[in-house]
Amino acid sequence: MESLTADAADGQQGLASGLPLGLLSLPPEANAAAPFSPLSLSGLPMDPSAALLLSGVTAPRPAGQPHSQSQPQPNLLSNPAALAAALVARQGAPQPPGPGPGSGSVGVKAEPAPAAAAPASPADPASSESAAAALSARMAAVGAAIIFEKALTASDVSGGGRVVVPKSIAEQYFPRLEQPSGVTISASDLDGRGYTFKWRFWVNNSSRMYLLEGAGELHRNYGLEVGDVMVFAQKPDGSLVVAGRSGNKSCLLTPALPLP
DNA sequence: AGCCATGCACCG
DNA sequence: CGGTGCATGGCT
Repeated sequence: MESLTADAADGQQGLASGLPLGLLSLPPEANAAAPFSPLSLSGLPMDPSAALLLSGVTAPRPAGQPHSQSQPQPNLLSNPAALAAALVARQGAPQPPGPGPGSGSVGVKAEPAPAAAAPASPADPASSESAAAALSARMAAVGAAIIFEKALTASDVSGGGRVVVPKSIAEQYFPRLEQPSGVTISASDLDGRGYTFKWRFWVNNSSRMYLLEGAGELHRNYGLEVGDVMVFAQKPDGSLVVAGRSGNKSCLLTPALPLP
């Protein structure tokens, strides 16, 4: 099976899972009064505009978007049924559409939560794959759709929790940023731990380089090293779910092919 | 032509 | 001396 891993080597990032999952569409950036936060984050006292968006304000059509990219993105957030359908279509998860997927406790498959501190799995390709599948399934169980995954690079790990996020992914699934300073976003993992990240960007040439800061804690919790994978998902309510799983380190540490 | 990983200067 | 922001270079 092909993994959804977004890697630098990929050059052009393939969309995570082909899911038409769209984050909250951004508000019209006509006014700079309200900074941002298209991504609805649960738990953190953030910009009120987020609450507004969640209140059922239909996302206004981004008429004159400065970003030249056109984005025919269906807003699944306002279409829970579609999201559920997508999830089911993807991995046959028995996720009952229901009136409100995010209401109350979801029928989470009772499974021993993996002690975050112990990723255990050495460097077994097979176990890596099964780990990915298991994680994917658990994400689906809580109604979270995987946005994308990133194999951590050396600088991602050693950079004090600064994780570079591919531009295409950034602009499609993460909150739009007006200024380099970015915004603070919150997330949680599957064990209920909460995280706070700084979502920001650097100006690089005439483009942007997107970056998620503060992932150090997550890395520590999951024991993520270079080559391991950081997973980003989103619940129907828009909340961000993060996780980590071991990648195929053996490939990185031990060359599979003999050097010439 | 971009994009992204990383080096590095600068600032606290 | 650690962290942040920037610029460069390697690679698609």
